[in-house]
Amino acid sequence: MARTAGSHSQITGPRIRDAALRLFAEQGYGAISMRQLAAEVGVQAGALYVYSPDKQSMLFSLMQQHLTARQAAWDAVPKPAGAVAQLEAFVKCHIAFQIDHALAEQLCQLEQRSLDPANLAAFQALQGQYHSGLEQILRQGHGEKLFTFADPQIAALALMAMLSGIGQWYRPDGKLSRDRVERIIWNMARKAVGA
Amino acid sequence: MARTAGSHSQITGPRIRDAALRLFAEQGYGAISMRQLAAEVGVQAGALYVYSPDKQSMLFSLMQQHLTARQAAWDAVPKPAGAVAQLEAFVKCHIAFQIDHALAEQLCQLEQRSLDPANLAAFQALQGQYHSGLEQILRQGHGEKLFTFADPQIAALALMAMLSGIGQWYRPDGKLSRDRVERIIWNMARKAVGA
DNA sequence: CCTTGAACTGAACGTTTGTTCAGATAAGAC
DNA sequence: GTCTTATCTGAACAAACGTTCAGTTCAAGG
Repeated sequence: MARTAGSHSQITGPRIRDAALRLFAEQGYGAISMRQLAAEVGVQAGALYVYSPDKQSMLFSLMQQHLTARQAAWDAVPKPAGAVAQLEAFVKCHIAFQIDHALAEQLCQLEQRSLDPANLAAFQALQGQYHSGLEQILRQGHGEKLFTFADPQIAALALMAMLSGIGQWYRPDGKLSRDRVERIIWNMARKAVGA
Repeated sequence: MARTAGSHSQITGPRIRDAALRLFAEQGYGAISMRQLAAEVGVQAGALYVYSPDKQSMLFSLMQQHLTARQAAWDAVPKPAGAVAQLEAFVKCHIAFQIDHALAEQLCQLEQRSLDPANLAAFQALQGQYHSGLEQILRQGHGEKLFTFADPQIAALALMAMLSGIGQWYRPDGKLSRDRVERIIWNMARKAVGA
């Protein structure tokens, strides 16, 4: 046997990506073997190397693509006037993306340490760019006395932790809608920064 | 060669625990082999099995001991009157413990998925106990109209995320003292719940 | 219909994995 | 000084790991 019936790179490729994202996020990069991943797709381990040079590249590609898409999503949001409105836009944008791409977010949170040094540096650059977007808003509002926290940097870190923690407990099949979570958390975040 | 000079279970045992905690927390359970762990302690891999029946038991023991100690630390705190004061006590107790046992906290956050089903259940029971301590306080304050959030359960989850996120960015050799972090974060937490 | 190249198999590679164990050595009791 | 027991070594085990590759089969363009 060799090439299977109906096989096509435009089908198999995304299927591998999806399976890798799910398995890596749920069980961990180190806990998933290439053979397990291949079996999930219904293919032999060797076939994975048609689509990716190695396992590490697969992980990094998934993480990089997610951070890039997240940044693009935020960049595409029209920025309202005023730090408070901008913070609201950021929080809601982040929550929406967090919920819609829960697996990728979890992957980015849990598997940083599985990245090669070079890949980790690239990852952190992207993460830093996104993070400084939030910090910028907080710094501006802090200068205008709209917020009451002591340190914009700490506030940004604390806020990000609260927002990114959502993926740990939110379940789409639960009793809370996405909109409701957005409103509840935004309310807490707004009060936390004193606005 | 066999038993080495000066060898003693009261020395080797803790050294293995310390090394396992550090390596598992920093690199991940799956990424650390028994040989690497043994080398860190300066011993052969076989010697590890004098102190632990297997690798999984080592992980669970570390996590269980940490959660138990954390619960004991909170139980030992004298509970002040009033939900707000109790929340302050909880937040500060948690932050202190989080900072003083950063590696173990990180382990408990990142390696839940490396636990066997049976061990995971035991872990979640301990975690749930601690968590419901916080939820209880929030529920009480919510009943007394001291807090303004919509849902005590969501508030508890959001708060815990903010608190546990500290370990991701706090560095003891940084410019922030433990006390200052406690005060800054408590201030944000207090405002977040509307108190 | 034939040809070409993309897609995939199946077996193999050298390492590394967690774990076991007989044997060797030091520590501590008497 | 002798004996016992706790402590650790060093080698071995089967299984699993990531990765490679020659060969086989399907899809599609001419």
